[in-house]
Amino acid sequence: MSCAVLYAPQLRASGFRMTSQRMAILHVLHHSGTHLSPTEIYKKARRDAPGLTEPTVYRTLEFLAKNQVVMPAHVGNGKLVYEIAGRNHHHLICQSCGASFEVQPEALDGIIRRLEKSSGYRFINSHVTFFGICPKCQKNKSKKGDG
Amino acid sequence: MSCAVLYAPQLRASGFRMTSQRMAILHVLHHSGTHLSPTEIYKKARRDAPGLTEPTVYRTLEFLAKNQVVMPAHVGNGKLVYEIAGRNHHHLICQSCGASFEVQPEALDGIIRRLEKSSGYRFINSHVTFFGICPKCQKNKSKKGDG
DNA sequence: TGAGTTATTGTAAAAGATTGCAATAAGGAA
DNA sequence: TTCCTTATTGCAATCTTTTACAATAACTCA
Repeated sequence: MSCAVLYAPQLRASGFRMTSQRMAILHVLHHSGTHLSPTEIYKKARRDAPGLTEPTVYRTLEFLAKNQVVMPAHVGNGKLVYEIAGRNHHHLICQSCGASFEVQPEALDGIIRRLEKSSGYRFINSHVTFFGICPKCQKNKSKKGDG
Repeated sequence: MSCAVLYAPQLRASGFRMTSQRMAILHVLHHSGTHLSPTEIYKKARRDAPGLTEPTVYRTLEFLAKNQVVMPAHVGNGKLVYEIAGRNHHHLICQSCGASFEVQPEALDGIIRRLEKSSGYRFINSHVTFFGICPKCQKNKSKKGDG
């Protein structure tokens, strides 16, 4: 859990608190190499924080996302998953099988700069998800009732 | 409801059927200028199709999306919204207030071509959502507890 | 038009996500 | 260390979304 302590100063500086629940959740995310769903995070974090409840997990993830500690990402269906912020990248998801391809952030530099200029919006730095069909699934073409 | 009949041939050609529920849902989406949530669609469509239920709305929207009749889009929180396909565009959503800005599809042509080449994925033509802070909300900076 | 096939729906139940409110506990000050 | 303020949590209830399965009804063919 020591890893979670690293995030405490950042939160305290804004008047927030570091709790055992937040530590457990951050611990899980910190040591997972990939993105996790709220339910997955709940099940894993519960080992360290037995009293942890689902509403707390959802609220905590939203809170951490707002404070740039974790990053939410869409991976199909509109379900959100989360991972530790910092290693900034985007996703390209296969609509058919769910396979994911990492898109480097520089790939989007140009369009984001242009978007900020044309729209007046700023800080367009959040996660972007593209959907397509992966090479494998391109072979398994079917007309109806495919996954 | 006559508008919905337009979509019937497209579905029948693939062995699907046009039902009163699908007509009601398509009617709502066809005449709405913007994207709607499943719940909003349910409430509106129920006027035309009194027996309509929520599971049917979800299933129908997913079905229509798979058949390219409607387009799903993320507008924050991981919730999906839908609109009639065809007028293809992407969204830039304000993380603070939810305001949305339409992004023309050509803006993404370059990056999508490059992505298809580097990843091997294809048909990367689905909806993309960017998140940022809109001009209005840039002024209302607050440190803590902002919406 | 009428009968048969089967895609689609409604029902019921469960899983996932959200909200209000009282109780708890983190962090600052004495 | 102890007290105080209030951010945060758990509980309970609710809303949203998904799933299984039997009943229904859309479309095809005669």
